[in-house]
Amino acid sequence: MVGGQPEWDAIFNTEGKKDFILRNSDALSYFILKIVSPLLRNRFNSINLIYCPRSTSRADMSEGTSTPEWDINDAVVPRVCSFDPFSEWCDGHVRKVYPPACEEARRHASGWAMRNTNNHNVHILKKSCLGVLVCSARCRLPDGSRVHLRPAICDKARKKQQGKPCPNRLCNGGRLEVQPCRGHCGYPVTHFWRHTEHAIFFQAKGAHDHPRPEAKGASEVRRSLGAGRRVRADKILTVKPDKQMAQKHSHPHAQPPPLIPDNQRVQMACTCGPFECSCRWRPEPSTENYAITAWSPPEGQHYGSYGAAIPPAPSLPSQQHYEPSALSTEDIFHPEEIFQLDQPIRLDFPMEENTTLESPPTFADLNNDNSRLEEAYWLDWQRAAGGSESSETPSPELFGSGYQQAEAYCEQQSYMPHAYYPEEAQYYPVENTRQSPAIDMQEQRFYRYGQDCTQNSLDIQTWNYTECAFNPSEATECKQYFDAHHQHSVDSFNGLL
DNA sequence: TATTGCGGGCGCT
DNA sequence: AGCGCCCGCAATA
Repeated sequence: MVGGQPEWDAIFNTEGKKDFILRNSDALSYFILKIVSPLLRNRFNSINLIYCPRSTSRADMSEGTSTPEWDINDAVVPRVCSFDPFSEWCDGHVRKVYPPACEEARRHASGWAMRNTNNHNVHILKKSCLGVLVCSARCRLPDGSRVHLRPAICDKARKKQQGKPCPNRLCNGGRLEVQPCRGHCGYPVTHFWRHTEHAIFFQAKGAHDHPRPEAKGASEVRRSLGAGRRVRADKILTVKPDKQMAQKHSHPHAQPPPLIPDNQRVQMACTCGPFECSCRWRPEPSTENYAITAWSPPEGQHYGSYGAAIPPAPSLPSQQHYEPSALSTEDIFHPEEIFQLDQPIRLDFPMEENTTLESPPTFADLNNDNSRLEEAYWLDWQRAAGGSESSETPSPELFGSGYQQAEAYCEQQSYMPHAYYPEEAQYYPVENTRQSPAIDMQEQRFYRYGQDCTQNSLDIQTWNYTECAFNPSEATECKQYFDAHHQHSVDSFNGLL
């Protein structure tokens, strides 16, 4: 309570027809949420508890004045006034609320390979993590990273993946195998999705104890190219994307926004440039604690220890090396390199990046364009393409206590986490968090206490849904920044376009 | 051919 | 009862 005024109002909405406005203190809000709501739930088929803080500033709310908690299994979930930007790589015990118009949320998208799990609850969609496809020999790529492919969601397809030769040309005898996810008390990390009229609730349980798989797009491209087919390089460069990919990559806002949400800007204390920052991203605790959550453990405390700063990512040779005219017109790939030949080619890879490769001899030893092309495919696929996400995966051994912290969430302590890649540290480029603006650009109306606010989703993303009256000049500046970054970091699948 | 969601069923705790 | 997991099915891309 501030000055005798309620800090927030709660509105019970029954069947969307009738609202009851309650003016509460925090203590009463907890009582309502935990005691009254379940009781009312037994009386009505649909009740939404709506929280509309007096101050709709996310910053204000994140400081914990009144942050009602919720669980995906609660009888009623709160109706919130602000939403989270979509996060493709949620890790740890995370809860988020997305706007109903968030396309990625509607698709229950995730960077992790999540498969549907029947939880016998039609109202809550549950998914469990399939882990990551790794090389049995734990080989390293020329850039020092490791093989971490995306497991197929389909059981049948995933079984076919296993046992195949490691796609790493430098690997000797390695086979692909599934590294299962054991990040939730020895069980796979689970994601829960719950749709309400006003929001899409997401909750993750467990912290992944394995690297990120390649992004979904990479495997899609491979599939669209035809997995077992020998492909001529010039064909690769002219292959047309399927409809979905075209839509995905032609969308001007399909890439993550470069802007750091307001509640994370304090982390940008480094002097690195926006694209060459070598500081390990460490999200602020409030990153996963959106406005109304006060329950969640601090993100930085539990998941933020992703290791110390690492060297900047080695860049790839520029596109000029991969022009079709420079390639042989004959089949230049070996059948066992099927993964490599299917890797997307990035034609627009930025020239300005540092070109010091961690393993220059690998390239120096290349005695023909073909092998050089293969290396480029691999690196592109792993880092620049959809794999840009996976390559940025913090490796378990770099996590320090990161993965171990997951056990803190487990009541059962009998499970001992596996040791992954224990022999030495694994190189991974910067950033482990991507927040993708998948929401349509159409205008959305967001309910606020006492008023309606209209803004497009980009602005919403940019400003973290906090302010309706954002600064127009600043927004323009940031949009320019976004556009520039988009051109820079555009997915390398565009190289196929 | 793979993805996604749904749902029946089983075993375990 | 809750959970993990297997399986099959259907719709879709």
